[in-house]
Amino acid sequence: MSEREVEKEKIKTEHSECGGKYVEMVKKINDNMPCEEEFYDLSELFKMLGDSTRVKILYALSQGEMCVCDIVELLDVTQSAVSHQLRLLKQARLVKYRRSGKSAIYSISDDHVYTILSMGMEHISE
Amino acid sequence: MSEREVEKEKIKTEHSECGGKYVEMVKKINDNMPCEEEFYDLSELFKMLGDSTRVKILYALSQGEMCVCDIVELLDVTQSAVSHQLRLLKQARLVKYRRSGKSAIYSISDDHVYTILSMGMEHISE
DNA sequence: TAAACATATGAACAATTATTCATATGAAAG
DNA sequence: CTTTCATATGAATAATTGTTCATATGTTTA
Repeated sequence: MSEREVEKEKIKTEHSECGGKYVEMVKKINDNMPCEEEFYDLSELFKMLGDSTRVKILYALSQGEMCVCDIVELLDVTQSAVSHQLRLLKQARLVKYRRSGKSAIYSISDDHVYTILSMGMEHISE
Repeated sequence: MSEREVEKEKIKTEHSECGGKYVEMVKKINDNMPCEEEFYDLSELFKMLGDSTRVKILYALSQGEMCVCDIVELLDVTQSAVSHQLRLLKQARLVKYRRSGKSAIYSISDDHVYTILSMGMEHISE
């Protein structure tokens, strides 16, 4: 082991000496931490809202159900792009759809989605 | 212009014939659509929450202010990674910080952040 | 059944992004 | 002033992701 590697090992095993004031709090928080999976799901949810095409689609649908070609017309996005994004939103259960003749009618799958969107909009206008 | 290109031009200029039922609604929505910038900002906000390292950091900070090395200890992430992500969160004004001796103490910048996080957590546990 | 319309999808490409490694800065203690 | 600790940052890399293009699927109408 080179001297450098020894040094690295030291850094890994010895934990910080800082803490002091906050160590107790950190321990408590640690015990109540949501699990890895919960954080993963949470970030996946927000990731879905983290793209302007998808946000636009969701905003449009928040005004009422509509078919793909309505969305294409409303936003300035390719039919293909809309369709790809709708698939992701559907997978994430943020939207649902039903077929009606040639059309596919999409809509927001539940009220939480609308609430989160509104919260976001409220936040950015401070 | 090749026959294929003529065909494409046709597709671009002629808009869909579908609509019918929804055209009126779409027109109304279109008049009240938030502008491009608003959608951009909104998606940027959610993008910040769309990474599990950042979500973990924000969750930790939602329990109270703490320094970088507390966060490193609490989550299983490199000091460097935490620091990089804190910079992004700071730029997005989701966290603020103050210096205290050698340490940098970070905290959630306003209540909206906490609310949005909670909404998200509520949503994923349905 | 063939043509027209609405939507979906696979592959390719470009762009963005999160992490790591190495090192720099900044503050305090000796 | 040198060392040590806490944090920040630049460059490189790997992985993820959004769009486009071409085409496929599914549905209605002539």
